[in-house]
Amino acid sequence: MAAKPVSRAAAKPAPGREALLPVLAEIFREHGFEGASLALIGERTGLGKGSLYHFFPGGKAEMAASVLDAIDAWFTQAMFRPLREDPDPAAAVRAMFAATDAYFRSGRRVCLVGVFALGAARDRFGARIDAYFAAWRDALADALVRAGAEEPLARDLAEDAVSTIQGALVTASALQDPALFGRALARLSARLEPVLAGAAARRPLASSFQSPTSAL
Amino acid sequence: MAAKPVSRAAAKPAPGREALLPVLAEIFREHGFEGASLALIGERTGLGKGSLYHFFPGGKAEMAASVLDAIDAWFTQAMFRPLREDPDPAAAVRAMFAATDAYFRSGRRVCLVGVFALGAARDRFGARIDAYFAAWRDALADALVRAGAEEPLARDLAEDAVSTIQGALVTASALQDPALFGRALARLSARLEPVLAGAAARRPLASSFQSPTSAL
DNA sequence: TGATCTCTGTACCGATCGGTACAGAGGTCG
DNA sequence: CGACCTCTGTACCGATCGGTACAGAGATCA
Repeated sequence: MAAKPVSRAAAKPAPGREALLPVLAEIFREHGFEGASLALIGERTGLGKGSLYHFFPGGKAEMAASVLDAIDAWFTQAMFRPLREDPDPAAAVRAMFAATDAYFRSGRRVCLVGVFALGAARDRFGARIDAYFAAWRDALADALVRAGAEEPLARDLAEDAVSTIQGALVTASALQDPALFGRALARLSARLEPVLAGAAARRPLASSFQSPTSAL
Repeated sequence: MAAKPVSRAAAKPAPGREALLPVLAEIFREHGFEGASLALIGERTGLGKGSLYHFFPGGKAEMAASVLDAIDAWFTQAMFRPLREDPDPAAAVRAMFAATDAYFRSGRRVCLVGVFALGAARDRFGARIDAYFAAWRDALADALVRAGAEEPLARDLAEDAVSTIQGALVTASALQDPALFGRALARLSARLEPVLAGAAARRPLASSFQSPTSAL
């Protein structure tokens, strides 16, 4: 790994590297890990192998791992943390729906982690894939409990939610029908709403949380 | 294509070909289209390229297309047709759940069509992928209408069902938790049950339909 | 037996795969 | 200016890719 021990602090974040991640994410999303050839990556990023291997000495595997990390970081700050910490959990859940719709481009985009989960890339990135889905499910369950749901119900609804979102992405892509995603989100929202409404009945007034957008 | 015009009727079904399809299906399921190399296929089938190209002159693409056709044929006879024709639509829907659980090995198996739908293989096999999901959705909607549901509700529930099943397969695979699939099926069943129970209240007694298993 | 046909293994093809090596372009700074 | 360092393009590597060609093994049947 450390073939060339760097003299400067290893923590130095190369400037172009971060900007590369969204492009790489899009490529992996569309072609999967094995389908994303270095030729394609070079073409889409406009970079030669020299630059690519300069930023990612570990090659394709490091690119994919970095992208997964970046995605996880974005979801953590934009969704998981609010779900766990927003004083108004119901608002955080509703913001999650908005953010989810925005992130997946209303069904026109597919979930990279889901793509990896289905393919042989699961073996390589299993820990990260597992962590992503588990974090989403657990953060949502936490919010639902804070909104007043019983633990088992909250866990059930949370599992239902992440599963439903993934399924909507698969079928929307399969049927070339992005609108399907919105319909699935609406159904899911209706399933959670009773819990959220219960929370509203319990607390007087609160909060908000703007829905962020990401290029990842 | 027809480099060697066969003297005998072209419709002759080679004996070993059919037996190959389940193995090929499993390989494509686990590795996706681009991930399933001919070397791997040869190894898993125990056949050399000679035999492979004898049975599938069109190469990998023909193998995948044949597998998709076989899967569609199996689902049609085991699920879609009963959903449309069983005199007791509620029983057909319940049989569909049992067949789905059996087919996907209670969440230990992934959906080939879903795998293809997410990857770049979508472009190659788009028509077949679309047809598979649409047929499932429409057949189920038909059964629900026959069970007494209003058209819009039936269509909504049917879309919900196929989407939910796919999502459960993705997350079960991602979290390495096959039991998740069963829980998702149970939730889905509970969502459909009111319609089915309504049908039971309307008609006196009827039917059955054994849940078949498939190697595909 | 010999002709015929289905099936199979092997050798081989050009293209592409992921990855490495390296020379240097172009900037910054002493 | 020259030393240094980040970034880049290109040439090249062995391995593997999907696909083709073909000689026969083995069964069938006249």
